[in-house]
Amino acid sequence: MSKTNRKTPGRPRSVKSHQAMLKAALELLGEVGFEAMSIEGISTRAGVGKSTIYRRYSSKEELVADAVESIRQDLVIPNTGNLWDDLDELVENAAQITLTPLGRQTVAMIISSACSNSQFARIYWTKYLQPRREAFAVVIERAKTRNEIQINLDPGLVFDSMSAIMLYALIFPPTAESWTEYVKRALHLLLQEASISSQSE
Amino acid sequence: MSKTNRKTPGRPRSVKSHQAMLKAALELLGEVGFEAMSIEGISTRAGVGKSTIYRRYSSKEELVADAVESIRQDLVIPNTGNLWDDLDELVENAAQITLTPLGRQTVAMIISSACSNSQFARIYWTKYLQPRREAFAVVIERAKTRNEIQINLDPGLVFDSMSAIMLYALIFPPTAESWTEYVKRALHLLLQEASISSQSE
DNA sequence: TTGTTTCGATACGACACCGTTTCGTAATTT
DNA sequence: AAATTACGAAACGGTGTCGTATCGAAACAA
Repeated sequence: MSKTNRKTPGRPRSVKSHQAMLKAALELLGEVGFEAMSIEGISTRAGVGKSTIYRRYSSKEELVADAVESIRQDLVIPNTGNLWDDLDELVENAAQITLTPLGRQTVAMIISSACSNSQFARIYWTKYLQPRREAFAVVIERAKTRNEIQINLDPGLVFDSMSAIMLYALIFPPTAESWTEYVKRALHLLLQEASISSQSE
Repeated sequence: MSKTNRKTPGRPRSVKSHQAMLKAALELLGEVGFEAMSIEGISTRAGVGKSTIYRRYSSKEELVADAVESIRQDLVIPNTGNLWDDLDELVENAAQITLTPLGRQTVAMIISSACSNSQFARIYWTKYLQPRREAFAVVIERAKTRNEIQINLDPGLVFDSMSAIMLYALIFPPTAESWTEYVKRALHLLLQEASISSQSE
């Protein structure tokens, strides 16, 4: 589309510079947060000219939105044959993504801008949460066909509750146990009675 | 201690100015967020000299921490005689506090600084969440004595889950229903099977 | 009254970042 | 080769905030 197509006459835009600025933006987002980061800082760290950034993006919001959007996680739908093992995998996977400075700052940025500017929240929702919400629904449906949980359970609400407790534990880390342990315990609370025959615990 | 005690020779520090700067700080926190607000802006809005602020606080963090700490909410423990009515009251009360620009920005500030500087998170926890967590425990205990729910239910975990879904719904507002409706629905999911004899719905 | 401290106001130099522009060079098409 | 576009670097004027210092007035204790 851009490399092969012979539409543009002059020098093509550097893919390397583009990646460098996205990378620098994500790094700085994780280190200092959205408000504190500057175009100049991104430019310096990326080793690209400030004008090169301004040629592509007209604002910090645009750049950061694109940077956040650029990190696409490979989404895997666990299928161990057992609901709780599936959930364990999902929690572990979420922990790896969320329990990072970048994850924290991304969430902070979303919340901070949630009232005035919802573009970050929308991107996070559509690019990250939405696919996982659907993957979660698949896991729940499989558990239903295996007769592990009640069929009237709303997968969306359960997913939201699970995401919520993950976020909460990210902000207020549990002291007596690990993040994943805490999240799993909350998940048990959510599903313990919804499970048809509790096989353990 | 400060007014009555005849320790200080000179002019006493103005209580009025102090309250004014705290008020202005909270207003600006809600309007523009922590990073974007400045000492100069607080000084101007409060109608106090910049030096008056610097005489009391050596950084924006100190000032805002004190300001956030200064807002004490009158906490009421509902006691309607029915668990779900008690919970309704709690949710409504939380909605009034949380669904404000100040509430959002406070949370955003906490998350943003959670990794490097946890003082905001600690203040929010001890001043806001902790008392409500204990009040919630009282409500749950009463419900247990009324034989409304299982006695082995962990009130703390339920409260955390409830707070979590409130926070989540604050960031990603439900589209099909209101914030409070959504939160209550999640609360039902949490407790529906833990209730001993579901009296309705 | 005298001494001390705080008050609001204002000015200060310093610094960081803004968004734009210019420059000479590099890359690619025609 | 010529035309065109992008590159990194640097400089531009402008803005906003920083933290400090100074000022005369005000408030209080002794």
